[in-house]
Amino acid sequence: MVSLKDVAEKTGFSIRTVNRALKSDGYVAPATRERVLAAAERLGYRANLKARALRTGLSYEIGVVLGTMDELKIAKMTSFEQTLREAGFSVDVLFGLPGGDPTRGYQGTLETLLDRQPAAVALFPEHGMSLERMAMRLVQSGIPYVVFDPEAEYMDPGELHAVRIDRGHGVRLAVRHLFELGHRNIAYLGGVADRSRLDGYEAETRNLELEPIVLDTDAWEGEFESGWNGGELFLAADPRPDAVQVFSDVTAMGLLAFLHEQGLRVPEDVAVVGFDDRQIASVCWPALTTVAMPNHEVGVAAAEILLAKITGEPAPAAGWSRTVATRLKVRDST
Amino acid sequence: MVSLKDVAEKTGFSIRTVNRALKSDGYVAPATRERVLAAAERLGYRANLKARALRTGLSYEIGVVLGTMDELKIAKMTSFEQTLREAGFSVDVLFGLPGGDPTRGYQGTLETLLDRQPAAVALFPEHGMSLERMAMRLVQSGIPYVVFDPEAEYMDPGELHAVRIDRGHGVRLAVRHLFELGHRNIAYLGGVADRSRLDGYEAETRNLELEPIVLDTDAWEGEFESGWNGGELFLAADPRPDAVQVFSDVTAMGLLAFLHEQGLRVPEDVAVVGFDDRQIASVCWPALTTVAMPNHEVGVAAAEILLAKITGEPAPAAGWSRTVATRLKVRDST
DNA sequence: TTGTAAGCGTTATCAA
DNA sequence: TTGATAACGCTTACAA
Repeated sequence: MVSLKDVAEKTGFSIRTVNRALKSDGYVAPATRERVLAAAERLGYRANLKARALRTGLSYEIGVVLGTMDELKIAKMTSFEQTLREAGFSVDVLFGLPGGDPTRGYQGTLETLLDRQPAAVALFPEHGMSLERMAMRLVQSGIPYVVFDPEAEYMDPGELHAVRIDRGHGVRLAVRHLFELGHRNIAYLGGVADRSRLDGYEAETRNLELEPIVLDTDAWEGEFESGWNGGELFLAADPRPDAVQVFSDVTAMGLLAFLHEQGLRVPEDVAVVGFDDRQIASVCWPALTTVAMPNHEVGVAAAEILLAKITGEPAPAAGWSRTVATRLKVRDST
Repeated sequence: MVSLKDVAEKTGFSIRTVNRALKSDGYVAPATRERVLAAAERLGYRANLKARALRTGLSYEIGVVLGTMDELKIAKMTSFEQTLREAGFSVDVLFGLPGGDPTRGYQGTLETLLDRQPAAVALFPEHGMSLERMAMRLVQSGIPYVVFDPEAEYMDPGELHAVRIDRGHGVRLAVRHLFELGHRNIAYLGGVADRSRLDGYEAETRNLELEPIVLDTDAWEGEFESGWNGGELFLAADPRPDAVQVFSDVTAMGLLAFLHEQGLRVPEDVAVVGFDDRQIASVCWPALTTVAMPNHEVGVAAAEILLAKITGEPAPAAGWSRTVATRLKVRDST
């Protein structure tokens, strides 16, 4: 690797002058500048980022801790990464389990990440991850952090700096959409332990003075199975729903498969709305109307929070968290 | 951050001794060792990786250049990352377009990555990416590299170090599977410009002495549209196929949607095989029989190639490339 | 307008 | 068995 020293020797100037010319800080004679730039270009000089970081104590790396990647996280990560890159930062992703130091779990992954002295850290909640503990560790280390879309139990905006997603909002839009299509027996199919979507469903049915029909799938583990098995609950419900808001797109796939097997038509016999707007939603049959998370916005918001923290801006009046709305994507299943 | 110096002051030993004790290189008195370790633990000492890299010139970072993440790349990345992490390396992912330096495209992304002095680089081919040029740049910089699953045009194993995927192999398995189920009019639905799957299809139909039926979808852009529109080709084909190997799972979704609309049953009226084994394949209706890439194996192979190159092992007799087979996953659509 | 010298935290050389 | 000391490549006071 060619260093400042090499360029200095080539041009006859001192390291300091070369450095000044390259970073254009301080006074440099135009002619000098010219020669230095030309030499650097010719030699292929590139600043050693590690040396710079060592000296300045400033890192331009943002760490991300997550368990497994999936389509939904990618969508958020993409705009997150892009926003940060445009601000001169690079993003390092560290996967947690099952690698790393399994005995220490995600906390160990975080320690590994901290060894790299990141400028900030973003966390994707994962089953078995103790967000408070990780956040505490980061605060204690003086490293800015943000959490992507934490579970409802962390909804108190005060305790955890996060970008939250208002799932209920999109579900309300969906219920209203179904109502406007003429449906009056609108069911919710999903677990009742997770209130995030259910709250929206209940609020909007109340608002529209409809009788809520909750088809509880908490008995089943997998999302697809919940949809498939939930089909039986649907058949047994009285009155039989003419529309269903489903917990997720994958669960909706299970329900669709069940309905197809039963010879029921979608949306003629029953309208179905999913949640997540995964790729499957647009390529399944019929193409699924679904509630979409504003993934791009989420990523940008998370990046902005970190950038503001890094530059030492004071916390906004509303705190370091932000909540974004969901929206409805109408396709052929309603 | 607490440094070697801090631990040295705390224990009264010199920096060098502390360093020796911590890295257990050279002779250190057991008692000394004990005390140093205890102090380091108590103070929360963590080695500064940037300083170490600066001094040794050795980096433990592996860079990855890609355009956009998707489900299939994730699957490969996961085992890639895990294998490398277990060997003590961390993986940095840099997304190319549309961020970075747009005027320079992926080449610019690579330069940005090189600024971080990675120990090795992995490339995910992308439309508009010049693999030869990037590989040349890396070779010139003396940085080991590997390419994930390059296009067929780079199939000469000599010119590009890569993990290649034998798509034709899985297609042959699929055709044979369909044959064994009694199908005799087995079609291939997809573009003819891409030979990777088609070669396998033609080889196996020849082998089984079947008449090949190629439904060319090169006229359409999107994968889903190709499947949907390809349905017309299917209807018009004479003889009408009783089984179809489709280019991809998404294209198969398009075909399935078309068949459903036509009231044709799968697999009773026509059997359908996809390619890729995406999530959709297991949750669509009917669950799709498909050809799966050995993503885990691909990731591990790529990691192993890089690790071997980094440790200076001589190139294997077969060269630095490796080719892995595909396999068939039978579900309900056949 | 340019140069000298110190220092970031680590590793490596050499001597004690 | 341990300790000075230099060096990696960069930035930054401070001089000249």
